[in-house]
Amino acid sequence: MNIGRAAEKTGLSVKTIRYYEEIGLVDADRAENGYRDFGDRQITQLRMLAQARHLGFGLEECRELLDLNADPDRASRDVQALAVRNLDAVRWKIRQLQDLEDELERLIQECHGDDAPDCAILDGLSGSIDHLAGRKA
Amino acid sequence: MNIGRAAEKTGLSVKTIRYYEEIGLVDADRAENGYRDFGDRQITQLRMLAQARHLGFGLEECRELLDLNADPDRASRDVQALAVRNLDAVRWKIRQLQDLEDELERLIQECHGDDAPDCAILDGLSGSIDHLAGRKA
DNA sequence: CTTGACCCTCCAGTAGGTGGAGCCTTTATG
DNA sequence: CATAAAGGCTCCACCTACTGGAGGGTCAAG
Repeated sequence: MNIGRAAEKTGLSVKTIRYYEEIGLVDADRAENGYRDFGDRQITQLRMLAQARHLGFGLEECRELLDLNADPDRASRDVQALAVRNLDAVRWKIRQLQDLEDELERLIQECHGDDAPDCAILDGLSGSIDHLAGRKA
Repeated sequence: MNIGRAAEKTGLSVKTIRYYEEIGLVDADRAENGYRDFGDRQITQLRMLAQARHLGFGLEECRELLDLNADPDRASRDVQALAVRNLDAVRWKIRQLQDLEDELERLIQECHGDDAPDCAILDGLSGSIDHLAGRKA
């Protein structure tokens, strides 16, 4: 199966698949004309990559997942641990973003949003950075 | 004020400040020895950059914010609109991450997490990509 | 036999910085 | 006064995870 078909089957772009091969995440055979040739095993790997990326796993974590998948002696515990690590990271990002959300909402509400130049948002932004620097100033 | 002191005062790193100057977000005077010299105006700009970045604004949005801040004839409406755009982006990211969270939680729960190799997570990852490709396969 | 769809490699660029090499200047200490 | 540490400077490379494009080869259809 050549790369275009592999892209269709996995939802990845042609460029992305070539990139994954370049960094050694998948291996591809080559046809006589130099075209990449993907078999069922590789298609499965690419599918896993697409899904894992979709779930927020980094490429190195994807590599670990592929390794675990290829290892018949794996313990599902190890896979689970990897997923939990990722879940923790996702939750942490969510909390961070929710903090931003709250602060932005507050500033937006305080700003009149009219023709006048006075603006609580700009005031807030140019203010102190106590919460960052531990009120040194 | 030289760059190290400016970094202390703004919470940005020395490297970051140099980078912001390089891309034209702030301007810095130069002392005779070639050292950058930051005045009160620049410190305020750097503070705004630190705060705005902290709130999730991209660098180009930060540039717009600085421009608005420098313009005495600005309308606070415009600043608010910029902030609302950013808030929308933040909310969208949160929703995306919450979807990931749900899916990860589900997979993690389905995985036994023991010594055996059978793993619902790996099964899930190597499965179809119907939700991505619109169930073509 | 040509056209268009694929495929190839290699180079550059994205955001938002970080790290390091190699060098110069300032400041503190003996 | 000498020296060493601390800080400054520029320039280059690297990070993630790709994406876009140039310039060229290959394949299937009409």
